[in-house]
Amino acid sequence: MPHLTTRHAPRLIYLLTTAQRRLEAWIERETEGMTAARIGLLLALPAEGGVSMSALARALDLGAPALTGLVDRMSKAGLVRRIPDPEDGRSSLVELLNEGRVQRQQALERTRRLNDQLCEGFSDAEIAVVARWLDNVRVRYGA
Amino acid sequence: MPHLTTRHAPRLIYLLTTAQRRLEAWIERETEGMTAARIGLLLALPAEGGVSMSALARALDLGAPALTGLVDRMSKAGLVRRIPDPEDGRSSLVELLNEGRVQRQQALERTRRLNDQLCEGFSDAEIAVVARWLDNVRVRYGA
DNA sequence: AATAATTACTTCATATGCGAAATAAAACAT
DNA sequence: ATGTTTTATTTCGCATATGAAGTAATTATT
Repeated sequence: MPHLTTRHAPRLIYLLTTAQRRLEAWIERETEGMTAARIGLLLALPAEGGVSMSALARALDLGAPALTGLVDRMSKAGLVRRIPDPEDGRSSLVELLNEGRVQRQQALERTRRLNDQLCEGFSDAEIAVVARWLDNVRVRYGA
Repeated sequence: MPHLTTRHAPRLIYLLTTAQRRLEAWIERETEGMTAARIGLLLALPAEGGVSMSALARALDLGAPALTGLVDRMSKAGLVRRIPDPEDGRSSLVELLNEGRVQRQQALERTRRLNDQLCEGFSDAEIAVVARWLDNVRVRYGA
């Protein structure tokens, strides 16, 4: 069996991919009807007022088409709605509906808990290394 | 703006998700026609001989439907083919075609380089922490 | 040997994401 | 003011993944 690694390095690509996929699937199994992407959008929205699609795409690190689809699905689910941007005719703003506000609150708590869980078994210094590594990948391989 | 973290912990869920997505997209931009998933399958196959779908699914940490689709697409692309398993009528084996062998060799080299790149700027001890954290997520949130 | 349970895949419906191209409104330049 | 360029968003085609349900072949049970 050929080695995929050099310098005794672990298979980071595999580990990164599978960790992400499993965590996302776990979130969706746990939450019954909610998904990681939807939670991301709920948490990126303020309780009151709207945010433009482009600002959301930037905040969530998504391309414009991905956001269009996500907002479409969440609108159909009654969590958010689009309103026209009074300042700019090209832009639309996304805002929470009541059901979205309820879900947002739950998501906020669950997300805090999950994030803490992800630190368990690791020192603050170790978590800082993990965060630095992930951010490095993000920046280095960003579009 | 509400805080999403406790104990000064970075937003690990966001970092994990975006790092994975950007790395995957980068691989696909770099390779012209190849994708991260296809590379994974190519590297999971031996130069000669077949491997069962279930063994591949295990090796790649994919569900059976995902593998079915991946092998379908790669068969259509002329990289691999299915052959019936002589030992078990339910099972089929996947094996490389010539074009797949060529691609596999390139993928092997590129993957080694990328994996090394992912270590740059981090000590071996730090990479070990990252690997342990990722594997921990994998195991803890596995199905 | 006949039935039941398990295992290996596939099919289907759905969510998520990307890149390329289309559309429409705003900003800029001449 | 008018033509050009940029920006905001959507649409389209495709790849990838999940879970649920279906099919076929093997194994286990009685």
